[in-house]
Amino acid sequence: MIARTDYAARLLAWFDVHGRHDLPWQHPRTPYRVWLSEIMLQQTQVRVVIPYFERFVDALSDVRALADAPQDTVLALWSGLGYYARARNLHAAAQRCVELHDGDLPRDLDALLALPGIGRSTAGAILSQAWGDPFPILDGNVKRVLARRHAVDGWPAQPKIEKQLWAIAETLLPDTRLADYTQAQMDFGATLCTRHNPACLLCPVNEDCAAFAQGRVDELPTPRPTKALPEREASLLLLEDAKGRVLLEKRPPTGIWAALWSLPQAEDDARAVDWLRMHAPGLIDAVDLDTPQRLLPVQHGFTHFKLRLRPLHWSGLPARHRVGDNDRLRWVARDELATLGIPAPIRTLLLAPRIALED
DNA sequence: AACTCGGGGGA
DNA sequence: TCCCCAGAGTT
Repeated sequence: MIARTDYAARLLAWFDVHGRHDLPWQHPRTPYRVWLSEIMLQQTQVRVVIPYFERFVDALSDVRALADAPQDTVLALWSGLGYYARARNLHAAAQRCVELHDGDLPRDLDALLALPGIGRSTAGAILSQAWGDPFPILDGNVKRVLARRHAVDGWPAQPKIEKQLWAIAETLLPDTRLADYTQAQMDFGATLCTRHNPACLLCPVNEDCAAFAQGRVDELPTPRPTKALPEREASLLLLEDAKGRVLLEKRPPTGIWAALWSLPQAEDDARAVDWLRMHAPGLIDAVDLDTPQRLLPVQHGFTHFKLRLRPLHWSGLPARHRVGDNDRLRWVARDELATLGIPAPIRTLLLAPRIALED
């Protein structure tokens, strides 16, 4: 068995040559930028994150700017990344940093864990990368690398397995170059010890890998147990006035697409018309309620179910008419869409609506 | 321990 | 298509 420091040393030597040294959050590598990148990178790949990261730090360049920003601005900058609770937690955490930590991120594990959106792995990534403190991480890359290196059977998200992997990660932690070590593990997992077709023959630590020795690299880590996804349906109301403005509704603060702006939604077409009668009695004379343009359904997949949205399009509504009587409903011009947090499939629908073919 | 939260990209 | 990806919060 290769010694602990030898493992880190080999990984770091590999990192110096083959690692990624030009990621935007590495220059400069401030706590705020490291934190923001780590939150964005939860469940999201580097290639996708980079343009969002650059746009975000350009608009909100430090903790105080983030704390002072309206929630709609933060969600607009996040729009398209998904997992919007990350953005809401990030925003709330920034405000707490202003209240409790003088506008800085705390250099303390428990204080970081107390902030919304920061768990053990993200806290470890922040402490090691921003300050070089000796804390391990356990993201998807590290789980895969360690499950192979130690031939750990079982789905890594399973609590029992995850506990084993944390223990292994602790034992491998080096004494120096903690920031580089953290980055090295992620680069190693992302580019060499990949899920499919890992480059084992080029691997700097292959002689110490149990899965490699046993010829089980392809079957580790154990994949997530599969199960069929349920399917849900709903109708969308796409109301458009003569000037091309569309009516958006702010979604409730919890659940799917929480606090984002979307189209009014109903269980089915009949209830969609009911909604229209309820919220816009004055429109009954202005439009033919029963003959909206039927648009191509929007198919969207979530982790736990599939959603099929059938949009009904009423256009040319009187511009003077005002639907609704609270700030959850809002007529929005096309060029205002970029300033709001809008779910990706809804944004696509608004920018490129497609008429349903006759069936 | 099980469930809840999006979206994109690769095989 | 299916699966995965720099996870965390809630129940």
